[in-house]
Amino acid sequence: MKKIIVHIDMDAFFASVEQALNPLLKGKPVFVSGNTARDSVIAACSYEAKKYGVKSGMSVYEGLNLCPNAVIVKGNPERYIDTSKRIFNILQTFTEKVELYSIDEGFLEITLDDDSYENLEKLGLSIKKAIYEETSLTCSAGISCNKTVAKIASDLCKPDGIMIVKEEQIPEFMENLPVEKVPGIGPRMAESLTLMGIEFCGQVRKIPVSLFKKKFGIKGEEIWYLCQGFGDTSVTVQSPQPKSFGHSYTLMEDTDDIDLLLSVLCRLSHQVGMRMRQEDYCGNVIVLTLRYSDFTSFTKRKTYPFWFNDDQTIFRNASSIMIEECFKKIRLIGVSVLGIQRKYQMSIFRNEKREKMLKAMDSINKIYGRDTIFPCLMLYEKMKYNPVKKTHAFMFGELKKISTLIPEQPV
DNA sequence: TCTGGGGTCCTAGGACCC
DNA sequence: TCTGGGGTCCTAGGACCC
Repeated sequence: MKKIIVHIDMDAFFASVEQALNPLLKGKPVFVSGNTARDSVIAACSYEAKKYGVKSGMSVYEGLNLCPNAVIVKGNPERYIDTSKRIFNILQTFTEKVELYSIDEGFLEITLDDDSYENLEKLGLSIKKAIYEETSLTCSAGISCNKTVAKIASDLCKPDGIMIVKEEQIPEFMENLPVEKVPGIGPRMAESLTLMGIEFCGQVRKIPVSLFKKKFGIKGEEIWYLCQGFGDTSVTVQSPQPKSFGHSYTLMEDTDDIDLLLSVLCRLSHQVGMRMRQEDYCGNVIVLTLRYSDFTSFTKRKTYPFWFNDDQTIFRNASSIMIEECFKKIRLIGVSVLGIQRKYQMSIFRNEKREKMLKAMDSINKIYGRDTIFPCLMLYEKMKYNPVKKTHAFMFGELKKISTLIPEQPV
């Protein structure tokens, strides 16, 4: 019996879903842009676009310079989540041990009697076939004895490929592998390694691990082993407890309009609170992130002696931090809650009236759709960018004097 | 018309306690 | 008066991943 790890990685996932749904997009370079105010970044692009050197994460502007005839499609997150669920259901027909690594990636742990190359290939092809039959989407499969090598392998055989690296082949496989192909080595680390004259994983082996540890700390030791093709062999079936809940937003344009900034912060706090309540978590740390027009960023965090998951506590405390830091035009606002615990395990900050109100609000939004009812401070943003839409609001205070609502005393 | 949004993990410095 | 050191928690920032 031999335990093997299969890494399945969907090919250009968001773009492929769009192409599968819309025949007019097939065979064309497609950019899927985020669902954001400034549609400025490519969240995913089709292989036809990749040929021109376009990559996800690139600005649309840069992408269009490389590939002027690309079709830009606005992302449909619900559609991708739904497709992802269907894919993972298929994976679960092959083994109970499936780790959902991201929306378009997963690890499978499978134990086989016969781990011959032919048998592994047969397994990989049957997974690929099952996914294609259900979704019309292609994926790449990397098969090895640990997650790191399986993941590198699936990346190398993209798109629509299959690559098997048996345990005894790992040293040879890693020898001439560029270091930046190793998950965990990002642009910064790759640059540091280049400065040391290291381009390939094989070169790392010749350097004592102690030197790596001295130079880069724990991370250095870790990447030394990763470059030898060592890696995690355990597939985690249960998704771990979240460590944080956060939302951020890049504004339509940089602004110092405090009413707008507060309105956006209120919306973000509302989104964070709603998700925490939905999943039954609370937290006791608030982190506010601001990015200014010059792209410098700033984060400030505060720990509280009580736990919470209500919009108002998040908003009031985050806004009291924000007001002190609004001295130049702001590009992005973000708010996160950390110190996450299961709600029932904590003595949560209690305010019966507020709890009832939130419960009612969450139920209404669940039944009648998102944002049927929301804190009235959010109206300012909504009215500014979508003045026609009819809205209902509940009152945190008076709408017309938003900036005077900032807490005299944070809760 | 440069540079999204959701996360996790690590580090280094400071406060504070014993 | 000055001075040690270990442990823990908090904070800000950065690297990395998808």
